[in-house]
Amino acid sequence: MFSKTCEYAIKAMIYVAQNSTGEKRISIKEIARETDAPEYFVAKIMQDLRKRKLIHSIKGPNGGFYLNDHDLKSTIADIVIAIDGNGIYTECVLGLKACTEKTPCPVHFEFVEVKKNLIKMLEKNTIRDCNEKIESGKFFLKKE
Amino acid sequence: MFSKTCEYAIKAMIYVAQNSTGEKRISIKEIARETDAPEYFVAKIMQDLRKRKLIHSIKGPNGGFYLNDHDLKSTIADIVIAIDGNGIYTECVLGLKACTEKTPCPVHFEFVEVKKNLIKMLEKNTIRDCNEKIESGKFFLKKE
DNA sequence: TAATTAAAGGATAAAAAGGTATTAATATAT
DNA sequence: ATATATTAATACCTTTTTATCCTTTAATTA
Repeated sequence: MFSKTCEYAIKAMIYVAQNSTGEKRISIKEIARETDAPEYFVAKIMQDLRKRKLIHSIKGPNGGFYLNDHDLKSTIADIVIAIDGNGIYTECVLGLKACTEKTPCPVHFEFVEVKKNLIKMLEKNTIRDCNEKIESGKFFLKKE
Repeated sequence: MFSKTCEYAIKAMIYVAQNSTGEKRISIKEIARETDAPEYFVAKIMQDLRKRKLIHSIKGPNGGFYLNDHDLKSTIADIVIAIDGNGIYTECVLGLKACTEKTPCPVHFEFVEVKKNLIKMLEKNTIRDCNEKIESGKFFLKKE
């Protein structure tokens, strides 16, 4: 569904949100370890997220990544778009450029429904929401 | 959503179904041209589909690909599984192996609903269905 | 049976995604 | 000021996906 890069990004965002309370910031090492992702690869992804202003960081001792209040309002859709692009919004399942409401592919309308639900879910869930769910103890970000 | 290979495979299956009426079989060249896919790549994909018994072929002059009555009953899900595997059925959006009903990730239940709809659509639509839709003149497999 | 046609199969190459290592820059504590 | 911890930036490597080419095999037909 999403790229590996995108999966790592979402998990990293949620993990940081959950653990960087107050003054505490989260290191790449910790993110990688706790989200079960390759360290150096995560480092690269975090830079990307930072450039796109989805997350913030501070260098040096006690540095690391954190989310400010605004960042916590990012939705999963925001992350997916930042990493994988907006294909979910625009592309036909069969990859047909000419597939539209007027000239639909055989599965166009059914697929539009599926995508609508998917997008709704992606846009509804903010990082803060995920955070709260995990804090409730009923949801997890477990690796294995 | 699906791999390029898978998109080509679905388009090829539908195109052959639609055009190999009676004794007529469809060549790789024609499939590639009409579905806007790279010829030699399509050739590989067709071999794959054939090995998995989703399509049939005959060599030599007037040879090519065709679908028998049974083949026409293949669903889009069958093609997706043959080419991309059954990840749609089994994998968590965040790639978490431990994500289950008992230990769900923050978006598990919402995503299960989305996947259920997607799978329903994939399993409902047979190649014959797609074929009939296109013949009705209201649906298309247009390239551009 | 020779010539022709079309798929099958194997080998390779180009591009994209995924992953690693190294060095530079920066902030903090002492 | 200096040592140190930590991200930033960059360059490189590996694997997977996508795409191409060439040779072989099978079927048809003249």
